[in-house]
Amino acid sequence: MNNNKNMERRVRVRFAPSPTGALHIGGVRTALYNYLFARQHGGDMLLRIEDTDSTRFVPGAEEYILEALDWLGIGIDEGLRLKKGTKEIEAVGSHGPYRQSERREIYHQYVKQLLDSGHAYIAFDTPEELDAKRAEIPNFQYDARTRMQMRNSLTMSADEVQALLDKGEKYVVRFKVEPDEDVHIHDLIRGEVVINSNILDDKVLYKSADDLPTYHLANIVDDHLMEISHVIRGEEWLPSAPLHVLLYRAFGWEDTMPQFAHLPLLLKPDGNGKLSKRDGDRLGFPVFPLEFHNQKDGTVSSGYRESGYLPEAVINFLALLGWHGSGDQEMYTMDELIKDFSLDRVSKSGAKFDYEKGKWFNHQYLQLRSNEELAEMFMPVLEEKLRNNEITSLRNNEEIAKIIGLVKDRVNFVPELWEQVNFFFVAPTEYDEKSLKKRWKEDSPKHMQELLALLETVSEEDWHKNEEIEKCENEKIVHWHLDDVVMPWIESKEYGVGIVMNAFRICLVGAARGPHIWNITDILGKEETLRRVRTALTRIC
RNA sequence: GGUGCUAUCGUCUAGUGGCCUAGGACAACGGCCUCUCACGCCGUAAACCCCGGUUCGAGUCCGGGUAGCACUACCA
Repeated sequence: MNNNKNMERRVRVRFAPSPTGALHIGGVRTALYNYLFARQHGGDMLLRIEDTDSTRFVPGAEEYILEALDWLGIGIDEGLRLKKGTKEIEAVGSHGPYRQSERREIYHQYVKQLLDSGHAYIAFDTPEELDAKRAEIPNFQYDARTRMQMRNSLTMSADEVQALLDKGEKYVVRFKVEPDEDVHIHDLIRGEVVINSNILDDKVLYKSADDLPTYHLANIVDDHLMEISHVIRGEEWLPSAPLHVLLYRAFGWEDTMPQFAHLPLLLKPDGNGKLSKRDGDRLGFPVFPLEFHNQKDGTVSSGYRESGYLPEAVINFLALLGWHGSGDQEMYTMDELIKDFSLDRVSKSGAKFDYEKGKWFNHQYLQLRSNEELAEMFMPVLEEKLRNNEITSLRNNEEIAKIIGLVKDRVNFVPELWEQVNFFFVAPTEYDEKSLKKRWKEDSPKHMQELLALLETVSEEDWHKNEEIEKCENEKIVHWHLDDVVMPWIESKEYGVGIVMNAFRICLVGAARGPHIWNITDILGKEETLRRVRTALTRIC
């Protein structure tokens, strides 16, 4: 009926969080899908703050939300956003203000319109009275069947109502839902959904206590005024969608009503139910994009950014939780997502949060970053770790990048790099028992003595000498001069390469792990290498 | 309780009536590579919730069960 109209409309979507704390990862995904949809259609992505519950406001939450989206590269075209390269909030666009708490005057007008047209009424029932009713009547619902038993402008005379208003009595405005009407919603993901208006209650649209509307009213008024074409939000909103349709109708805006798409929920990795902050704490992974210090309750929540996640990994991971591309592709850049995204490829069922796959994505994207970039990211971790250690050698950025290049393929996160590289910075003070048991043989001290003598003879220049050889197609292998020194000796003595090299490795690393041995000696240098062997000789056995 | 949504390997999912002896990815397991630990590569195992119906033919359509989830506030 109004499909043609909607087709021609400019695509305008919004992400409309409420500033009640850190932005949940599910909310991030909703924002992402909105963003992808807007970009793909050359439309606008708006950000509006839904702060109509003055009691739940948390200071800093708004800044947090904007910073999180900024970190992830989810750009905002209109509404509230961070000024480029700063943490300063700016409002852009001609449909403002974009905070609902700043739109009071606007809502007054529309509340009045509904009141005047008979679609809404004033109710004076106190919370206590409502509780009493709920206790009295099982499954009490404020609706066509019960509203005539309540204290409202439908049951009182105009004079009575006016008198209470004049007295400053607290009141709310309720939407008058007509009973027994089938409301049809065409959901872009789920298709036709029909809900009977009997199950809807007379929702509160406005409360005089804080002179603010509730979500439902503000949402419809704002989406209309801001010319939103598509509402893409979580599945938890599906049950109230018919109420929203009824509101559009009551206002006479049905022709330009946005199209709805209700996204599947993000579920706990184990068991059932919505993913919550508790699950993250319990299972040891973040549920929020950035670390958040809640000023209201003093809690600190961990974030993906602080845990070492790369934003592109978080985006890729989230995109695939509830959506699947047209092919078998798993790795997507933001641009590729924009190209391939489609609401009809969004799944209908909830997605369990698969944290393991998130790690894998981060591993993949970590490999794509340059050693220099990783070195820079790793620096703070390194400084922190070295603070409490006796420093054997401080190294420059170039060298750190080189070290990282040797080990990056074995980590998922930047902070994990430390476990892989610590021995480059700090000489081993103890030797891993398991490694010793397996790799340190009776003859090892003798082998190490001989090796020491042999390595003494190598010049400082030859120590670092190596050349790249083409092994086969595209596969290069590095050949080290030290190999030519050590291998003939092992062979001539018939010692066994594994026995000697592993013992050597334990001396340098403290355990049977790490990159290729000549890479280690190269970075450690002759002097330090020999020192570590001597130290090991005095400490082991 | 009521209403709605959903239902393919352990997990994310492909599948829009014959291309399905059900495909990919993560995780698991095994092997290869190797001086070690990893990475990587190769391989193995692993699923259509149940019952009816429609049809020559159903994972795919319909009905009924069952289960899970969401909603059911002067929260969003």
